[in-house]
Amino acid sequence: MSEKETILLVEDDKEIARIVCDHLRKEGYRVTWASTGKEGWEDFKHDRYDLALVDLMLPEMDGFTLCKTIRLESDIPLLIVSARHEDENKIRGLDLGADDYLTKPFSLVELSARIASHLRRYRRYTKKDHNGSMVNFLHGLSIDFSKNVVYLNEEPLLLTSKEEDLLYLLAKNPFRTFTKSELYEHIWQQDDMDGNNTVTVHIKSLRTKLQDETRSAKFIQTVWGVGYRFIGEQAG
Amino acid sequence: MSEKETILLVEDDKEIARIVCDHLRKEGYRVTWASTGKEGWEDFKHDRYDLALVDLMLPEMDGFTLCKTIRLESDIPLLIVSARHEDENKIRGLDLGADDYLTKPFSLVELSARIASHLRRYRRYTKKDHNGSMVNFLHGLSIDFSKNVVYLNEEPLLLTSKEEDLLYLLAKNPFRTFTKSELYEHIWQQDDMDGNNTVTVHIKSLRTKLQDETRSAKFIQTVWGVGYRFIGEQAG
DNA sequence: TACCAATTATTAAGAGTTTATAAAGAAATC
DNA sequence: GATTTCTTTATAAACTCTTAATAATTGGTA
Repeated sequence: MSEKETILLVEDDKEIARIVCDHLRKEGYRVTWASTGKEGWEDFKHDRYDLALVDLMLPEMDGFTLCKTIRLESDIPLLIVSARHEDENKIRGLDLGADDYLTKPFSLVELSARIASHLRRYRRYTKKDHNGSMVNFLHGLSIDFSKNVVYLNEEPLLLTSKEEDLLYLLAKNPFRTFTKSELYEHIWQQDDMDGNNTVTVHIKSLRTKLQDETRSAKFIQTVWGVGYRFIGEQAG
Repeated sequence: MSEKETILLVEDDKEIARIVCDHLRKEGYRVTWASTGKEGWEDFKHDRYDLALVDLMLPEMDGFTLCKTIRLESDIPLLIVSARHEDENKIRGLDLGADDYLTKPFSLVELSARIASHLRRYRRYTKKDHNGSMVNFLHGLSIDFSKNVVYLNEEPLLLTSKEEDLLYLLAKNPFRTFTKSELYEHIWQQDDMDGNNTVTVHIKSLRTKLQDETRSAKFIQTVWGVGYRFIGEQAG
């Protein structure tokens, strides 16, 4: 592993953030620090991370929401930090998709150990799918999520950023139906899409590029009265 | 998830083993208990497990060796139990391939929470539940009840919500005859369907999509004067 | 066998709603 | 400033479900 592994630290307490950052960098990781949930999400979308360390108490977007949001798009190890030990089991039960749980104060040695062991496991799992990060779907659609390239019948497809956002979110959660509001909220990061049909229009142009006929959807199915979902059979 | 998840418990202390076994079984897991490392390894080779819970201090084959041995052949979550808290970080550093570490005494609530979260992640990685819920019927009909997809000859079938409701209700109770009133009451949530033939029409359109001829029904049979039933032989 | 009444199948049309589409205007990017 | 991308708007099309009218089938009976 020549490339440094990267960690996203989301923590609003500057003092703690500085200490943790310094420590992890000394251990050889590349660390990005975000002080709010929103900032964390921006960072996450902007770069590729191997692990995220998220404080539960965050301004702007709370840790719960951030965890679930990250988990929609990624399988990286997600470590939650909280101030109260009593919450541990409750939070474990919430299915935020978190992989581990730390309570403040935690020792840096313990933090390192846990991070290392999660990264070890993550490598173990991800090494498995050998063909890199290219995922082949049916009907000639392939997506390389890490390189950000979409192929249709071996030909690279040029998508705009919103089209890409939509396709990735849907394709990373095959068969899951998203309401238009969910799509809007996740991708546009705004609360209410009261009545606008922006999502519909982008779905339309995405479908056009995918040559996906509305009447007999190969990829993006309309779930009437609800929303859309990706038919995600994986080709051999 | 119809099938129970299975846990291999390797623990030499009978008393502890009994308590843990009972608890986990109450939680709905299938549990196999092995009292020595060697026995644990035999069990492991003999059956398929979703998770292993291994005590470090074991006769015959120690926990270290067992963990590394299991890890050579499998990626299932591996939880180590040890008597001494001080060893935790040391053991994490050893790269036994363990996924978590518990020190005695541990609470059953904590144990459950950790096991559940490891199994969740394991499912996430292996995407095991991806074809786990698919039921194959005859004549090329398959239904994935959890993901809500119906396939006819490998092709996904687009059903409306009422069609889906009907098919699911019938298919989940193969060979049971439902009167039209029963169907109406169950799906439309209304008491009397006095004379309307709504159900009939929806059955008709469902049959059309299933290419199910009335005269020689492959799937939905008319029981004259009574109602309908699903012919539900399951294909291999 | 032929006929009858009851039951089910089929087809078509209409209401109400949701989604698709196209095109123009606004914003962002180059 | 030109081009691409995004959003808004208006309209068309599609969808689901229901109702209704007619056709076909069934089981029994003469």
